[in-house]
Amino acid sequence: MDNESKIRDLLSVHGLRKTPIRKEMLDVFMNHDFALSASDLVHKMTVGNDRVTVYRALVSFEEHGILHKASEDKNGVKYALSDHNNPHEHHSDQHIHFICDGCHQTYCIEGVVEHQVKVSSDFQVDRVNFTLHGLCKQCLP
Amino acid sequence: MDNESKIRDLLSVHGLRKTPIRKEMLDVFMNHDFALSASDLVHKMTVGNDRVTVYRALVSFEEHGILHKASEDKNGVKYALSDHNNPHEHHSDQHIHFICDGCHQTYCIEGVVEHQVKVSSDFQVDRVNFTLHGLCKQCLP
DNA sequence: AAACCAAACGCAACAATGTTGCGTTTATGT
DNA sequence: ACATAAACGCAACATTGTTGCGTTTGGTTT
Ligand SMILES: [Mn+2]
Ligand SMILES: [Mn+2]
Ligand SMILES: [Zn+2]
Ligand SMILES: [Zn+2]
Repeated sequence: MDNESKIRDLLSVHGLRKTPIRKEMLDVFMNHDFALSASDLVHKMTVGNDRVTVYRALVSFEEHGILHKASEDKNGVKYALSDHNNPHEHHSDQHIHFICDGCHQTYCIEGVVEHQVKVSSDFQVDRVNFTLHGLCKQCLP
Repeated sequence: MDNESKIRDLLSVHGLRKTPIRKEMLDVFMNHDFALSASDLVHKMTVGNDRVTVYRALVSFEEHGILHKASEDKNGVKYALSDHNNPHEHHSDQHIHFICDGCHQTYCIEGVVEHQVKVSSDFQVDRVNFTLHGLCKQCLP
């Protein structure tokens, strides 16, 4: 199934309208294997001309589980397609986020990070967030 | 040794001037056991009235290793005193950052997170960033 | 095909964080 | 006391993100 059909299906399944902007947003996501920010999208898109529309679509896509936040720092949030919608298949149910020190892209990658936490009982640890850092294939020497 | 003396020493050691603003900034940090943002500081301080001065002092303190970034998200960066300067002694050489889901404060805590990373060889992992999430002592039921 | 309507869009305005330039003040060594 | 670089204060700006509101439009109903 080609991307256009996938996109139409995806929007249909979630009861979202197939507008030019939202279709192109998903198309951009499907044509990149790393996470994108709102401004990344705005710059890559040909239709639409309003940041606000993109922000609101991102929120909607995240609420519907189409996208997820892949990384977040003071420079903003980057989103990526959620597991089942990602043609790159770099996803598994528990997937990992890798931020390249070279190209500064955020990748959703397969793999596992086993960890054992030992901290003071003054803190009840409910979950552990981690991000891997290093160099991606393109940036390796 | 009281905080005032510590602060004077700290600034002296790093060749920084003992100005009212910078002394009060360090005083505020020493009187809190969680990380603070630039705007946290501005609101807690009695001297000085310019965000820019605080931002520049934070950068300077970080460059000199007096402070370190304890957490960072889309709402901004929070700083904490670095290991040897922290009167709360929650620090060890490898310390951990805990973000409370209740009070949303970031704590530098002692402890370790042992981990084994297994990912595709397309990515060279140089370091793993961890953040623990849960409830702090004050927020526990 | 026309009508309907909520979803989506576009625009203006705003808030928060952070940065830069530049002139002024002040802490500190001489 | 003087000199000077560090630090400060102010204005201006950039970026990310949000809210309100009127308009357009995709999808449905008639
Ligand atoms: Mn991901
Ligand atoms: Mn810390
Ligand atoms: Zn890279
Ligand atoms: Zn708490």
